[in-house]
Amino acid sequence: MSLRLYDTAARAVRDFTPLRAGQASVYVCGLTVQGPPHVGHVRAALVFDVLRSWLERGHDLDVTLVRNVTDIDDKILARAADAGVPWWAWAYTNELACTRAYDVLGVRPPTYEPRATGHVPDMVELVERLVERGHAYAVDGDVYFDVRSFPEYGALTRQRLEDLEPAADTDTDERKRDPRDFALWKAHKPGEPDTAAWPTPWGRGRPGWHLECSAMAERYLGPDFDVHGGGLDLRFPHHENEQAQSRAAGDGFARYWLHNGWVTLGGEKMSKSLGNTALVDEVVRRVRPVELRYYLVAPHYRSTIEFTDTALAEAGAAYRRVEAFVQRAAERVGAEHPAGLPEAFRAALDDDLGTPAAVAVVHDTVRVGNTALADGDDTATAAALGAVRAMLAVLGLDPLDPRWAGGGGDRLAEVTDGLVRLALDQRQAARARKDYAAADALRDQLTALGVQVEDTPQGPRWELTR
RNA sequence: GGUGGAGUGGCCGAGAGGCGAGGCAACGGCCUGCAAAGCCGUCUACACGGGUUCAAAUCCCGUCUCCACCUCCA
Repeated sequence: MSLRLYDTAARAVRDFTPLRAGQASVYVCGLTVQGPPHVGHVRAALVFDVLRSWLERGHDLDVTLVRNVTDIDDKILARAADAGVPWWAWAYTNELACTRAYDVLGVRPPTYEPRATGHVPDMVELVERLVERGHAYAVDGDVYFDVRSFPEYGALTRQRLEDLEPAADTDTDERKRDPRDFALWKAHKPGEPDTAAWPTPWGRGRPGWHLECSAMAERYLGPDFDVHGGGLDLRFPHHENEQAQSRAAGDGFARYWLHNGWVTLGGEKMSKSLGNTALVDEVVRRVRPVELRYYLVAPHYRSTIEFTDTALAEAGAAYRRVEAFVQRAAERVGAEHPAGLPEAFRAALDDDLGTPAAVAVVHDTVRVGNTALADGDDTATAAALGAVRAMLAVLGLDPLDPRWAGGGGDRLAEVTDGLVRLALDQRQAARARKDYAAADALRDQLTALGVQVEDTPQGPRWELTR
């Protein structure tokens, strides 16, 4: 079965056939590093982390994933100035925060993560091509894209030029040929830091809003590549303008456009300007990162999801059910039982990355495995465990993956286990002599310490309550 | 004004002409010394009003409500 993806440009699900056999090239818009990342920001990274994983594991493709960092823009300059630090220090501080957030949620690093500031020569070259071809013009050090010179403008998002609201500050901008023309390059203005300007044929200045992605995608993925992704809000103007620039310059650019939906809070898009953000750093203090990942990966990537405490708690409970099976089964039959992916799981992800149906297959398999465990059927337990772990690996949610192991304190864990076993042995002895009052008192004491006791056919086991 | 999306059972969240996604919660049962965990079962929903059809949550028309983009935004 082949992979099908919803292409925003076509407004339809299309069969995915890579440009080069056996390979896939993916460009994802990363973050403008103006502040620390919130839950909505990492959803995008997570969605494309799962897509990449599925291209690799489900379709055996060699994936090149490029995710940029926008480290120069108006907001960064403004916020750094407010904070009284150099803009480049501000950007880098936030870039590090983003990397930490990705890392804590198990997002694999992309193949490469280029920064806008490192690609000024590529951008200048691209602007020169556009000027030569008559799609851009320079005015006093600014360079604009001439939207009227490119009939395809608006194709990605079905916008008609006449229907677009001109930006408020451009009505009076007499220098533009059309109010909808957008800046490719911005001249250095008095008061802006000298470090935020680079020499060009049009004078010193800095990149416009959309140029970097076109330049970097071409450098690393070539003039034509498979998938371009990002959040819904980037469709217009960002992606529309990227496509216009690149195609006007003669490139084919992206063949499929994928856009992920929002995380909302209070019914509205999580955003800094509304003040309704949940920072990743804060959320992972309340819930385990793997549970946050489950919450973000289980719904369909194009759906809007509302961020609430109960939704997060339910996701955590659902994940713990899966995790508990994996742990019990591994204790019983060992962790390693390589297995293929269930057909229903493959079909789910092939259908526009249908993680909800895929997760349902995981739960179904867990149920089968739990029954096998209760029946003492080790063969069936091992088979279920293998399948569940294989599926969870695709989603980046395998509890036994070292990334979730929590690290450190192995010696301490051994001692703790020994101590708990000591108490459990005493409880077993009390149960054997039918002194249930003593047995329950021991269990209650353990419970009070956060140690949950479970009696299984193979004897008691324990885990920390969460 | 233009473009696009959403409204599903107590809750989260899928599906997109017939065949009860999945999870959480609740209740009943099995198991258990009692629990916990697990398993089985129960709760048969699709904003509203029309229409098409043998059959509509799904298609069509209308209405309401909400969200997003057109300005930086994952």
